[in-house]
Amino acid sequence: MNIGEIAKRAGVSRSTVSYALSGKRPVSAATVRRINDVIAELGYRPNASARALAEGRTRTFGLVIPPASTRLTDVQLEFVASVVEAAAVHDHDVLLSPSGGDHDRSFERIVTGRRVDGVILMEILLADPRVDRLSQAGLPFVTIGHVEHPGASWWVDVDYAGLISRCVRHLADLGHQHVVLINRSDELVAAGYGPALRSTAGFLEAAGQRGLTAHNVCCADDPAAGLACFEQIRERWPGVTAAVTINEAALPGVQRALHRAALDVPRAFSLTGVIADRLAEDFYPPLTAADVPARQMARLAVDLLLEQINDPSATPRHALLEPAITLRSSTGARHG
Amino acid sequence: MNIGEIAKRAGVSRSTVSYALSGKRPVSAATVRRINDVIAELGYRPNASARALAEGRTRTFGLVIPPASTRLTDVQLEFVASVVEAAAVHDHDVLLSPSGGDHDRSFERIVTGRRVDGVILMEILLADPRVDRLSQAGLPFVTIGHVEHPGASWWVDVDYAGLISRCVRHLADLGHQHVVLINRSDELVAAGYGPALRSTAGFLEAAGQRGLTAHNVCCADDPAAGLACFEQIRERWPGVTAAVTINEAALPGVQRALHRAALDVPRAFSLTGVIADRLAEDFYPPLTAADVPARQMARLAVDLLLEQINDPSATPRHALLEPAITLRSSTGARHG
DNA sequence: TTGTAGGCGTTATCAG
DNA sequence: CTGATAACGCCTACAA
Repeated sequence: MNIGEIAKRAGVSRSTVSYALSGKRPVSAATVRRINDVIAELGYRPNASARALAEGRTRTFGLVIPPASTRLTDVQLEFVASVVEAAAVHDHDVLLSPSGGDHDRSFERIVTGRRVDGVILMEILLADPRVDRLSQAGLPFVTIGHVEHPGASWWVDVDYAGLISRCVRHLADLGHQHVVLINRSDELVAAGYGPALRSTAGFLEAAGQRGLTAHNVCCADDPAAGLACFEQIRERWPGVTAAVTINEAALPGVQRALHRAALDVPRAFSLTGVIADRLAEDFYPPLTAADVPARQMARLAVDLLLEQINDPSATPRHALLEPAITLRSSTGARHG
Repeated sequence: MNIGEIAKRAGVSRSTVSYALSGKRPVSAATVRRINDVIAELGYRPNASARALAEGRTRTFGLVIPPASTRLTDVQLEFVASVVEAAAVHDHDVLLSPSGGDHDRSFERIVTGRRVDGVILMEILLADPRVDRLSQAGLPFVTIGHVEHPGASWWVDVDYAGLISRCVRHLADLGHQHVVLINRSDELVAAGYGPALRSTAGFLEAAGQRGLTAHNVCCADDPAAGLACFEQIRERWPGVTAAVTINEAALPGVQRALHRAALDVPRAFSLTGVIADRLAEDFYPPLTAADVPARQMARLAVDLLLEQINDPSATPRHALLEPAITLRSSTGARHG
């Protein structure tokens, strides 16, 4: 079932059918009706590959996600779903590529096979080979997170440094003097993972300004590590009365540790950080936190990508989001 | 950069380049070398759309996931990642389509635009319009889960009825006499969601055989509902000493309810069910449960799909997996 | 072992 | 307003 068949049955030329469909040149109302009738009857839909070949665009985005071995966090997951949704709004499809390094086959297929019009890159590192690969290939792309020296590039990110600073100041205002940052894993920090490093910077800076005693602790991305990490913190620094975190995956373990130590939150201990709202709300008690606006970021990323695709010479834009900190019930005045 | 350019620089015809790449006809070693050198130098990769158009196959699968509004569970997520990974092994890409009903645009684009060679359909209902749509379109597909009367179709599923039965018998062996099934949401049951219905059937049957008092309770897919649900159960049926569940999303709430009621697991209460292994292990205490083998299911689904694509007249096959129940620490003899 | 040429299904240019 | 016709880049008979 191709456009020629439709043309034949409607008694017009193929180009007329094409134009009737795209509206790129006027077609008489009567002809359009006839064509539409035939199309409806035969259930015709243009062949995407042929169209892509002729148009030079695939109407498809590539979305590079962390490899399957890495457990996706809640925000990441929501982000993926939201990207697909946002793309669908613009009648675009999304091709998934789970890849870490740049020698990945599926990544290469996407970059170089002209299967996509642009790429959204999740979870980038401060120095990321994939970013270089993409700019070298001349393929439009938007990163979630930004490299160390973004220069002129397209990205959307959350201001981890700023948000963590605000969390610390919030705790300082409540009288806390000894605080800790439960960070992402050692490996991520070593690899140069922006959010982890920027959170550390914001944490130490704000703590310094307010004269707090502060410790930055890395914690693997799973509940067991969260539990162990929290217990170590309590042991090493018994005076700590509040924690800030960006490690969502560790939260269930932190919850268990709090229970086990019979620490009442927020009376005996305060907890806050940058956390997906759903997780913040599922915590007990609900966490005062900066909710990562995953849906909004996804929409923004798609918009930026489309802008770039439609006008390759456009000046690169970016967005550094600083969502509000939602006050819930996990932070309170220091009593310890 | 196209095949013609390579041919020119290598001093051969385009077909020779094509054959050198595909290996579908012998090419002299010297020529192959020359061609490969040029390709390496220019970084050429064939245009996927052109190839798809010529070959009549896209080397791409469609993966239909629940819409973004529905929160993806842990198993579902792992499944998505695993499908992409399994597809990559066969040099295939995966196009995502988040859709519930069958009037979905992205679903239609995939089905009818010949963008994919086949489709993997997650989370199907006992009577699912998308299944009809796909078979009508003549597009190869594999469902995760099976419709009410699968007849001759391709699917892979977990034997929920059998597994839940085994859980119940396990509890009966431990002396429990009053058990409850914490099921998925009302809406899913009403919509005809197979796992929920089959779990109910297996639960009631096994309970009947062993003469247990049994209740089937629906619970929305989130922690808050899990908490409320568990407390209602305790209130309505104080004699219940054990629960079986397939509702992963509700688990954190159940955990909280257990804590709140100061119920020691497994001394005072036993809990088991069909649960992703990671979640089972993150529970406190770790759950005795039938681990859903998401990775294996993904690999199987991809294999079945490829088999079907490569031989459209192949006899439909399916796989009903019955993973072992892993004994962890959440079930014990009844003391209540 | 290699080259020529037609076709895959669209879009877009150029005439009418 | 509408029809021919040439791309788009690759694959694959058919010839040599």
